[in-house]
Amino acid sequence: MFTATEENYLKALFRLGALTEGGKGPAGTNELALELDIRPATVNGMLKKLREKGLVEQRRYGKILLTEAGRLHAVEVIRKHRLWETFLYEKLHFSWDEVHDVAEQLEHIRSVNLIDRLEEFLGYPSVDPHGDPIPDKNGRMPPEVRRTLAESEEGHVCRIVGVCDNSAEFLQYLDRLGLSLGLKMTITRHIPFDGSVELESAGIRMIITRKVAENLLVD
Amino acid sequence: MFTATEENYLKALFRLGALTEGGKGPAGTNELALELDIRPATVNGMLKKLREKGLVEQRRYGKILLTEAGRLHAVEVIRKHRLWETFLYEKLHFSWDEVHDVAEQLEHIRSVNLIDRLEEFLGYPSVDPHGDPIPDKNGRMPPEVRRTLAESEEGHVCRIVGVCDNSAEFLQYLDRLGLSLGLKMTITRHIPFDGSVELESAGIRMIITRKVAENLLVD
DNA sequence: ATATTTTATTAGGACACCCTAACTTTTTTT
DNA sequence: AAAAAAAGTTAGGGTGTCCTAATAAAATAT
Repeated sequence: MFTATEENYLKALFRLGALTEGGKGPAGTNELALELDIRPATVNGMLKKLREKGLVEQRRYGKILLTEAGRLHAVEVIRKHRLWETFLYEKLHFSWDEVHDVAEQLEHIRSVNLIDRLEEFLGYPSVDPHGDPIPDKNGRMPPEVRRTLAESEEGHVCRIVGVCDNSAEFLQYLDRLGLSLGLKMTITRHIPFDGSVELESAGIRMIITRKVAENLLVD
Repeated sequence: MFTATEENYLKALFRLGALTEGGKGPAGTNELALELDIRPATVNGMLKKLREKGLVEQRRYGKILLTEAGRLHAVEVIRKHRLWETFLYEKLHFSWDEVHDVAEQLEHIRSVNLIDRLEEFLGYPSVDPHGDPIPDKNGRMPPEVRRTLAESEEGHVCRIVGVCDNSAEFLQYLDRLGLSLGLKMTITRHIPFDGSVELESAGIRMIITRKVAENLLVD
C-alpha cells in the first residue's frame, strides 16, 4: 500500500502538525524538507504523489495538510514505532537512546497481525519509553496526562505539548523566549526562592518564571 | 553495507548450495532466477555487482559460487530469519505458516545488537519453528541431528538433507524417483510388512523401499 | 511600491532494481 | 558434426527515490 518513504513523509508531516486544528499549523515544503533531511525539490515531487494518493492536500505554493486518510496512516506508523520502541526497551533491554534507529526500521514492517499481537504481548502499554503516548488500533491517542512545567520533576526530560493560556500576549512572549510547541528540554532545577524553573534545551540553559512554567504543558 | 535485495540473492545462493563442498553444487544464473522469481537478465546484472563486492565468484558463462564473505553473510541473514520466526511463533503466537513472510522482512533490519539480544531473549534456541537449525553468531550451524527416513516417525514433516550411500547407482535411482536434496515431505506411514515408507511430497504420494529409506537423511 | 529574501517549482540527471527482446555461448540431442 | 535446446548475456526501457541548478511565486524589508 505505502512505501517506507511515503510513511516517513506522513510521519514527518504529523510531527510538524499538518492538521489545521490545534498545534503549530501546516508546514511548507522547505520545513518538511528540513525535517526529513531531503532537498526541497525532491520533497516537492513526493508531495505531488501524496496528493494524487489522497493523503495530503496542498494548493500550488501553499501549505501542506494531511487528509483524514493521511492522518490515520501517519498515526498508524507512529503506533508501530512506539510499540517497537517499547519492545526493544522492555524486552530486549535496549537503552533509551538506542531504540529509535531500530524502531525507525521496524515501523515499516507490513503484516496484518503483527502489530496488534505485539501490543498484546507487551500488555497494551499506553506510553513508549520516552513517555510518548501509543495510539490504539483505531488511531486514537490515549488521553494524555498533561502536566505543567511547574509540576514537573527535576531531571525530567520532556517536551512542550501545549499551553494553558492561549492569549496572543503569552504566545508572543514564548516566541521571544525561543519556546515553541514540541521543544524538548530537561528540567535542571526548581528554584525555591521564587518558583522559577531552570531548564536546558538544545544546549542552551535558560530560566523561566513561575508564571510561565505554570502555563506550559509538558509530557 | 548490503541492501535487502543483495541479501536475498545471497540467501538464495546458499539455499541452492553454491558452496562447492557437499550438497548440490553451484547454481547457474537461470536456476537462481527461478529461485528468486526474477528474470535471468536482471539476475545477471546483480551477479556482476555481487562479484565486484567480492561476495560471489563466477567466470563468464560459468556457475556461481559464494565466497567466504558471501557465505558468512548469507548465514547471518538466515540466522536473523530463523530467530525472528522463532520469536513470532513462540512469543506472538503466529501459526507455522504465517511466520515466513514477516520474517522475510524482519531479517533485513540492521542493528549491531538487535539479533544477539533477540537470541538471548528467546533463550538461545537451536532450531526454528520448522525445525531448521539456527546458526550461531559466528556463522556456525549447530550440529544437525541427522536421522534416516527409516527412523523418522509417522506424520513427521521433514526434508532430505543428505544421503548415506553416495554411489552413482543410488543417486541416479533417487533422481528417477524424483527425490532430491532439500525436498520437503510428510511421512505418511511405516509399512510393517516389508519396512517400506509411504510419504507425500508436493501433493504426490509415493512408497519407497526400506533400503532407500535407510540411506536417506532427513531433518 | 519596489527590491530583497525566502519558499516553491521545474528541468535534467543519477542510482538501484526490475523488465522484455534479441543475441551469443554452451550443452544436449540426433 | 550439425541441429536443436538451454543457459547466459547485452541492449534498451521503466519506476522510485534521491540530487543540483535554475526559475517562478510569495513574503518581507526598505
